[in-house]
Amino acid sequence: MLKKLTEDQQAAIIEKATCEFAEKGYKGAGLSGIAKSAGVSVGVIYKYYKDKEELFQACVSKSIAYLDEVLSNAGQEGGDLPEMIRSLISQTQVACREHPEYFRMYHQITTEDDSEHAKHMAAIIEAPSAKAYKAVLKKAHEEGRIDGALDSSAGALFFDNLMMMLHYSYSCPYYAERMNIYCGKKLAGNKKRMEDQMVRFILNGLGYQE
Amino acid sequence: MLKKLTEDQQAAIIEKATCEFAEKGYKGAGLSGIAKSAGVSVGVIYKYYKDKEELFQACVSKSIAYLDEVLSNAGQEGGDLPEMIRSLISQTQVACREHPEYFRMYHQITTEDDSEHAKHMAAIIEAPSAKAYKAVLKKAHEEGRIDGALDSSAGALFFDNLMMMLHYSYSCPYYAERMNIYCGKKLAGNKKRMEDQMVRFILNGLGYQE
Amino acid sequence: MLKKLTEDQQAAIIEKATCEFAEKGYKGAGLSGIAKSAGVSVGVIYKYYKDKEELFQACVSKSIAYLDEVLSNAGQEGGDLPEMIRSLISQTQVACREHPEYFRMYHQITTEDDSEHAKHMAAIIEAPSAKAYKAVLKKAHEEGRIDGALDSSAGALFFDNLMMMLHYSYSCPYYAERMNIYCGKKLAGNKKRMEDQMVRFILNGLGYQE
Amino acid sequence: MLKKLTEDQQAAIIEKATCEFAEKGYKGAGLSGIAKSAGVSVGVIYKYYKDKEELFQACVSKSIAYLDEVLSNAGQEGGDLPEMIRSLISQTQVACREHPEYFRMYHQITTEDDSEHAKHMAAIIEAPSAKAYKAVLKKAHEEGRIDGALDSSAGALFFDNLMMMLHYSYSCPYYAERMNIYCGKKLAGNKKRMEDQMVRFILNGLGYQE
DNA sequence: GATGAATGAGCGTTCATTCAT
DNA sequence: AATGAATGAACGCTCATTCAT
Repeated sequence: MLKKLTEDQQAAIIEKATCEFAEKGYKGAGLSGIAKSAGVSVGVIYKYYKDKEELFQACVSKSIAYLDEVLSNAGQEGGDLPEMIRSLISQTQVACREHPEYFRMYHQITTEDDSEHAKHMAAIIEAPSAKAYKAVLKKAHEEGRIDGALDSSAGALFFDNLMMMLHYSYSCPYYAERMNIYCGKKLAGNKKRMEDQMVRFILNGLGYQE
Repeated sequence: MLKKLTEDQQAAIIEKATCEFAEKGYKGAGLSGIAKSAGVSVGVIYKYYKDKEELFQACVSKSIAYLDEVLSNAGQEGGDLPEMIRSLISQTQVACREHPEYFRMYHQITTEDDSEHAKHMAAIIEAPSAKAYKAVLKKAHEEGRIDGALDSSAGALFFDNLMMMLHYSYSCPYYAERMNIYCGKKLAGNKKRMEDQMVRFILNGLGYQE
Repeated sequence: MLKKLTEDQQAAIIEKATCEFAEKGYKGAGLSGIAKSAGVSVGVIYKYYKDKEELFQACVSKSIAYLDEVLSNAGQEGGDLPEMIRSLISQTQVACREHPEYFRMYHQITTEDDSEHAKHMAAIIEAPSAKAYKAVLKKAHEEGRIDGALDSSAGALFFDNLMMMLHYSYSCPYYAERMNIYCGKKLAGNKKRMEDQMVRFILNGLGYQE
Repeated sequence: MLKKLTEDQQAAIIEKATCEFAEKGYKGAGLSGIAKSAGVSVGVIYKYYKDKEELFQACVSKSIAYLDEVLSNAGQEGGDLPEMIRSLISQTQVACREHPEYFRMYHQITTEDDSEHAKHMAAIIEAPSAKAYKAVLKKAHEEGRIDGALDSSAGALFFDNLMMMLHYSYSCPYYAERMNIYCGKKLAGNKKRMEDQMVRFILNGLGYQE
């Protein structure tokens, strides 16, 4: 079995496609542009992916796998809730720098208008972290470490909301500027301080007690 | 037929275009569909707007004006911080139900990939509420009512982040499903309880003291 | 209602499309080629016809209408069977000269491989003449004017077979040459003599008695 | 010719290609499908045939050879004209059932639009049977057994026309349906009766006298 | 000015052909 | 010499934009 498309080229297809989807959305992305920037012919993409949709799904899967890895790395470091949150935030910052396109693509996905498709995507993308966050918070809840009046699933949602906005702030131009507007370049650009602030806000929000 | 477009017709263009853009995204929206549902010809749209992009921007401006109005109404009701937050949240929920298209438009804007353009949009859209929120929090900060270790501008950002995610959850299919995944339909569908939970989380987060 | 496409241009679309389908078959025909040779843009064809298939059907309908007219003109001239046959043959010769593309397209249709579609086309194209021929022959049969041992529907089929081959011989290059090979250019080119020969063969074949 | 492909494989290419061309037409047939069903690679086909067109021509030649064989077998059985005709028809029916693809290939050739090429093909394909039929009829003519007013070459053409339509009716879906439309499924499906009817029509047509 | 039919570049996709292995 | 993955021109079709009316 011979292969003229090297693994690098195959990876380039996904990478460049992800960037294109992230930049222009699903409809706006063009196969010929993707092929060109990946340095391959249009036709060969169809050897690896049935159609545009399947290529898109492959990009999504790749990015989800990456995010899952980042999240599980952060989760496995053990420690108490504050440490876990701190770890999630700092790893997120790294991930956003390494692969901003993943988060931009993710943001594009959330603009999906087809309700059924949107549900499907949400289930794939959100369910794993929802489950993890809810479990952690439920435990802390039962241990009486967080505000008893706060539903742990709502708490998980608010926590994820803040995480998600952080992702966007580090990957999407609009949200990056928004962070600048709110915090000024000095604070916004100081990742360590932003991390501290966010950890504090979240722990406060959950009513966390050591 | 030689007559000028009435103001109603002009408004209809923006209104219908906003719905189309919100529903199908920038690329997915079609000028002929917009013209048809607005009851005008395709050609006349080009008399008022240079191209699709400019029409989109006009819709964006209209949406932003609406959102500003909602927010400033909510803000002007006076009262202390908890009341203001509660008011903002509940007004937002009403607005999201009445005009989800405006919030979806806002969401569309944030996908802008061109950095300069994104900055420009962010400056226009975010600055007013950033200023307002920061002022309120700064005052509370100075009065010692909120966590002294929390930068008031970061606090304003986190607060706005949570607000924004709430908007999305009530207007975009993806985020609606996401809220279901996190909280279950029962809690997610109970707006009053979600409001309570969010107010609590935010006040906690800010370390608010009466 | 304004029209930039004149009736001539609309007719040109059908005419050139018919030629293209006749020349290259359904699959081989290209919309851009048709548009170009008709002097219109590709897009406008889709204003008049939903898709390639519908354009093709319009071409078929046009040619069937023409053939029906030719056949009914020939049929209405009255007279006995020999006269009718003679009339059909000579009118066919004229029709083949005026619109060879109709017959070539018709020949292309018969290569259709999709069984259901082929049935559909056959029903549309063949049924009218089948009915007419069978009626005439049945009457002649009942009057004892044609060979009693010959089923009138089989007789109609054989008659139509010969007619169809005559159409092809006057419109398709292959069949034209075939006629030359069989009869020589002198006889093949002498339409009057070919007509005489064919009338004689058919009347003989049916066992016609005055 | 140096070759690694076995003769079986080479034959398979032609056989499978013929089926594909017959089934889907020239444009519709796909090289990769042919290669796959013949159990060879796409590339090797281009070692034996310059391009798709040349492969098609090779299939045509093979088909023609088969048809010639069938016809000459039928012709060589000797006997008088009625027997010869009956033999040709019944052998044709068998051949059409066994290898409808050959007849469909023949039908495909006749759609050739390029005049010079069409002439060339007609000369190759039609000349032998034309010569044979004309010779037989000329003899019968001279013996006074057939209608003196009928030119024997025209008679041969009409005879071949009827034969050809019979081939089509037994191998091409369109013509099969056409026969049903004319004769009904009962008669059309009864090969023996159709044979009788056709023999009768032809002998009548030629004015044959024993 | 308002109209909407016409335009044509560009889309996703296919497949005859090539060529590195 | 055989392979089959890669190529890229060409397809049917769409839709933002133009312009004759």
